[in-house]
Amino acid sequence: MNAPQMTRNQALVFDVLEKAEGPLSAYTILDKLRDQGFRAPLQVYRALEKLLEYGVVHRLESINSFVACAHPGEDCHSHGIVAFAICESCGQVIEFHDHEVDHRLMGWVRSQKFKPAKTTIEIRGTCEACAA
Amino acid sequence: MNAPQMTRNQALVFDVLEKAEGPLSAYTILDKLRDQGFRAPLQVYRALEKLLEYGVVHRLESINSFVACAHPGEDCHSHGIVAFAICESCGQVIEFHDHEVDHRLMGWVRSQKFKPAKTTIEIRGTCEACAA
DNA sequence: TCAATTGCGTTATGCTATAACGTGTGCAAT
DNA sequence: ATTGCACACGTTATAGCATAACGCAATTGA
Ligand SMILES: [Zn+2]
Ligand SMILES: [Zn+2]
Ligand SMILES: [Zn+2]
Ligand SMILES: [Zn+2]
Repeated sequence: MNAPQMTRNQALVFDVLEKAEGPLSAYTILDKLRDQGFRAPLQVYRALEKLLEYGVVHRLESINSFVACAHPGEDCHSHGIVAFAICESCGQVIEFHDHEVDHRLMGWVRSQKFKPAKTTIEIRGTCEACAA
Repeated sequence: MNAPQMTRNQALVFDVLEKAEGPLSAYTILDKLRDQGFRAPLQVYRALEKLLEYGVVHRLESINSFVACAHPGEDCHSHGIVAFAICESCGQVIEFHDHEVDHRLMGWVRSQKFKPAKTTIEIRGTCEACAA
C-alpha cells in the first residue's frame, strides 16, 4: 500500500506522530490537534486507519498506541514482519525486523495451514539508557 | 509463579476460561458469572491478574481477551516465549512455542542491551478449518 | 446530469480498565 | 488476648479506548 496523497487530517495526524518522541494514544493525538480544529476521536481514528493502510504508521497493540514508521521509504509491508521493543520507562520504541524470525513463524504457519493476516511482535521492557 | 491455592473468584474465572471454546473478554466473563454473584468488572480483573501471575491464563493483547493456558502443568514461564495464532473467523486460538524464535529475539535484545519483561507474539488470520 | 465514492463533522454510545474507599478474615508478633 | 499486617473482596465512580450512525460536501467518472 503506497500513500497516494494525504488529506489534511491525515497529514496533521502523521505530523504529530513523526515529531513525537514515542508512541501516542489516539486521544493524546486528539489533544495535540485541538488547536487545528480537531474536536472528536473519530477524526483521529479515521486518519490513523488510512495511515496504517499506507504503512507509514504502526499500531502497538500492547499499549494501545501509534507510532510513525521508523523506516520511511522502505515500505514496511515489503520487509516482512515488524517487531518492536518498547521501553516501559521512557516510552521509546525501537522498530526492527528479523528475517529468521519471520521465516520460523511463517514456517509454523505453513505447517498448520494457517493463513496469517497480521502479526504482532512486541517486547516490553527497559531500554539500555533506562536500565537501573 | 506456581498457583498456591485459588480463591473462589479465581477458580470461577479460571473455570469459565477453561470451558470456553476460545478467548473471552473480561466483560464476557463477567456476564457468565452473574449467576454466581459477580456484579462488577473488578471482580474479574482482580482474579485475572492473579491467574496471569500464576501462569495459568494468557492475555491476548491484540484482541483484549484472555485464554486458559493450553499447556497445563508445563509452567509456561519455563518454556520461553509463548506465541499465539488467532483465527479471526472462528475465534480459535493455538498456543505454541518456538525456541529458535525465542533465541533470535533474545539475541537481538542482548545486542541492544534491552531488558525484556514481557513479550507478545500474536498472529491473527484464518485457521485451516475456516479457510475459504 | 446523475450516481457512486470518499472524506469530513457531530452526537451518541459501547467496550476496556483502573482509582479509591471500606469491610472482613486469617495469621503472626507482642 | 490484642494488635498489626496482608490479602481478598465488594461497591461506586471514573478514566481511557474505540466505533455506530447520521448527514453533508467535494470529487470523479459514466
Ligand atoms: Zn515500519
Ligand atoms: Zn528507556
Ligand atoms: Zn501457556
Ligand atoms: Zn477458524
